[in-house]
Amino acid sequence: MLLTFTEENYLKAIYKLWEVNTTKINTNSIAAAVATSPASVTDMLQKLAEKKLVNYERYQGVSLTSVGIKSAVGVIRKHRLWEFFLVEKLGFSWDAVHEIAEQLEHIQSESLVKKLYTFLGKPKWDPHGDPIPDEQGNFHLQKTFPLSSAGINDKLVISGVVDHRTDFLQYLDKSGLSLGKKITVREITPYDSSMTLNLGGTKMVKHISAEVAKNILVTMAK
Amino acid sequence: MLLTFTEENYLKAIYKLWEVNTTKINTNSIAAAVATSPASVTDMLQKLAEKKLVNYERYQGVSLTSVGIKSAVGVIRKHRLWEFFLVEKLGFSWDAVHEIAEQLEHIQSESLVKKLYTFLGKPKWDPHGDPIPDEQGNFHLQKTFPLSSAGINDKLVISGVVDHRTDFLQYLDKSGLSLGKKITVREITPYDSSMTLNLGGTKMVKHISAEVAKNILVTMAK
DNA sequence: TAAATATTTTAGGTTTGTCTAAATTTATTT
DNA sequence: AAATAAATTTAGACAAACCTAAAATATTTA
Repeated sequence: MLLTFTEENYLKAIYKLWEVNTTKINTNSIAAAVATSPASVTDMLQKLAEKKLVNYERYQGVSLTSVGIKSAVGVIRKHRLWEFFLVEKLGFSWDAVHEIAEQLEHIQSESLVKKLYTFLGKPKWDPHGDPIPDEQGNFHLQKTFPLSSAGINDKLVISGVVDHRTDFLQYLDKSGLSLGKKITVREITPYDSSMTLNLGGTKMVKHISAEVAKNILVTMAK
Repeated sequence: MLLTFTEENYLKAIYKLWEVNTTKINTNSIAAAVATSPASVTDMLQKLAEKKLVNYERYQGVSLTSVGIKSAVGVIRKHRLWEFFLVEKLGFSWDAVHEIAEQLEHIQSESLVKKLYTFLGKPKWDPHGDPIPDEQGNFHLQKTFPLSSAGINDKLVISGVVDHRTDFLQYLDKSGLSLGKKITVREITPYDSSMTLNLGGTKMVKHISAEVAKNILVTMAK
């Protein structure tokens, strides 16, 4: 099915809201996500419902149909593939690519996505550590958790972020806490839950607040 | 200045019409080029004139202002850079890239174009032999002429095509007459102006009609 | 459970880019 | 130079995506 730029953005927004809270999605949260008025969201939901992309009942919230999910995942896949391209091939920094990928994700061409995927080496994660679905729309799973729930002496690999904002990404970069870096938890201060880390194999020590730890995703190092 | 997708397409169309015939451009030809009605073209010309992108006087045709030219060349530059990317990096054939580049040419990001240009090695010609303007919008010139105006025993290099349609490009491919190929004119049949060519250094002989020769662009081989 | 508040929808209107039909201007023919 | 034809513009309308203000429904609180 051929969708407009705007329809794709709505589906993507609904999908992402559903990802963090698997329930019916309400109008206001969609309005916030796509930066528009609740009235406009209602308009669009009725159109999407007519196209069988969402299940919609007035006043009762909305969920994606299987077709809607497929579309949303397709857009997310393209977004992350383009982000990977921008960082790995063109040399952008990871905090500079979101805006551009927001545009590129709407380019319509199956063959383009197919060839891009191969050209990039079928990557499984984008530069922010978010999973890139495969051709069938399946995400490659990995037990990921916030650094804030790690324990003392845990050996971890930074695998993603919760907060995607530029400020935060730049702060991480400056602190040497970029994607793929190995860290070890040295100390957890009980009263404010701040953490002391060892960076990689080095003896470099880093102190971070609980707030920051909540926004860093990690996996156990092998 | 921020332009819409549609505005950019109008500017590009006007530029291309002006390229082949350096006069004021009339409404009907623009309508044909952007596949819309003359009435819609008039509407748009009035809007573009208000934004100082074209010089427009009712019933008298239009021309681009210097700002309009800059925009149009910018779009053409992006189109050709993306075509180069699609063919050289992703492995598309030269007849499959136009539609995709029509979309990619409207992505708005100066830094993206800059990095793409570098990544591709600052190419001077796209896969169809059309020149890619540099950062300043200057085209790299080369004395190019239709194969139909070549003389007997001329040693030539295929440098472009006049007709960009898929059928024609595929015919050329099948005939071994792709971009960059060296050819020598062996015979010109007087009564129908068809030509017999030698392909490259080989003894391969190719016979082409006058119509085809008119649509192949060449430069003198060194 | 009734009142107050929050959420969602409807109603009516705007802008962009399109259309068709009618009117106007320019160009060509006789 | 008048008549005809072609090109162009105006007028009025439509769809997509948005808006604000008002009405309807749902949820929370007293």
